Amino acid sequence: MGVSKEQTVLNRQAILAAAERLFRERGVDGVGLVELMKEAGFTQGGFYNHFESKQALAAEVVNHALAAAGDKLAADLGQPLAPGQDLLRRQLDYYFSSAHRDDLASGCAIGGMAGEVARLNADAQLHFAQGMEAAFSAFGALLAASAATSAASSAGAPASAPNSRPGGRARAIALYCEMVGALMLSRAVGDAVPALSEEILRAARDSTFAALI
Amino acid sequence: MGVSKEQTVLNRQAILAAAERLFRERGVDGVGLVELMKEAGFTQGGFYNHFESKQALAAEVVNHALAAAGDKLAADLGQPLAPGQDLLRRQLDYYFSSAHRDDLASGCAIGGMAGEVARLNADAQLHFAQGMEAAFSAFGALLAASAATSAASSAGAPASAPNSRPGGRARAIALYCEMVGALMLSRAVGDAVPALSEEILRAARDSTFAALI
DNA sequence: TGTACATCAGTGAACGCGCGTTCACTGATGTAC
DNA sequence: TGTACATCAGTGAACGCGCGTTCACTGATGTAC
Repeated sequence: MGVSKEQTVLNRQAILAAAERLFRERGVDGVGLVELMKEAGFTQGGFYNHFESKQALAAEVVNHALAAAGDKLAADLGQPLAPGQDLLRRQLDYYFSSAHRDDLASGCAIGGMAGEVARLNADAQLHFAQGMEAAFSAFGALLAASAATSAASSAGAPASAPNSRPGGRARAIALYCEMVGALMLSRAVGDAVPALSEEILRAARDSTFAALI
Repeated sequence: MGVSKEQTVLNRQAILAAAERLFRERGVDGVGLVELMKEAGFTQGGFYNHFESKQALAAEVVNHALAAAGDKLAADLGQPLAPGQDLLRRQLDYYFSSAHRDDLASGCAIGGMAGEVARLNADAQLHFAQGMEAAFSAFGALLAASAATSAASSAGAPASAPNSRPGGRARAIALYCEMVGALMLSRAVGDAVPALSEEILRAARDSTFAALI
């Protein structure tokens, strides 16, 4: 058809975006390239002008999704907080919400892709690992900032209260595991047993908030 | 071929067992019925003598795997503990081990199937939910038993220490989320980034054990 | 600036293949008498 | 207990279909002069 270089880049991004949405909703094996390309606005033949194979696309989708999530969180962290706002608790409220559970296409990329990535190629796993590293750092920073705020507002409590938070990174990882597990278990039964799905989110949310005190 | 009724039942179980192994290793969409039946020791045509469809088999696999796991845990709980043994800590040690992470085919059925079940039919989700209910009960009982043991051995600490354990079920759910999340995230990068995979298991293990004190 | 032409993204038909499922057939099982 | 026959689990070829991938072709883009 003849397409400008700028348009080519945009078209590639459109394919990536459609793939991310469809792969997250139905799994990599659950979506064919004909449907995928149609969803992006093209016919199937053009796919191989942009990607070497479906596997390669899947790896790029993981890379793109996790990088985007990291950028977004970093931007949120960079913003000065309005007084009275608590970024950590706001993020957690969203994470454990049914809206997030039902938003397969664009919720947390780590929770949304953890089940798939174990079966994707090494490239995809590497991108996923890099995304996790970024998430653990950002989440650790969020925890530290929140702890500093709490400490400042409370009456000079000692920095290391008994039974309180261990090293930032390990703590961030453990909490993230709880968040991801709750998201995946609530999604596993979200359609058929909504009451249990909600209970899981609530229990994990309460436990996480209690751990912040 | 002509097959006795007893053998028919055994053959059906063989198909279920092969399906559970293969589905957990590669996903329902990642395994064809020809390979599946061959793995069970048969040719493809016989499949429909036992199951209505591949979807129906997947639902039965979920049912069978979770019921089996529940039975096993119940049996473990029923056994009187030898003195000095701590069933809870032993189970947790296994759960967060790399052996368990690498045993896709027969580890924790809830963690191993959570990613798939969200995309299976309502029947599968119902079975999965029932399995989770059983797991939460059993795990809650384990937590309670462990707490009683600890309390008995410590110097008459009050039953509800500040910041201590909330309601058994909610606590069991929250801890289970952390376990499942750690298992899935460690599996997601187990092949490509083993160091991170191990770190996730260690962080979640330490956090879980710390929460038991 | 205008013209000639190479590039290459997009099209859509076609490739072979493996998928889930169906079917006619086989023959030991297990029941009726 | 022995014989005749219906049942039905297992076989393996065949069905249509959608899959990932390839390919010859189109024509606007963008470069060379």
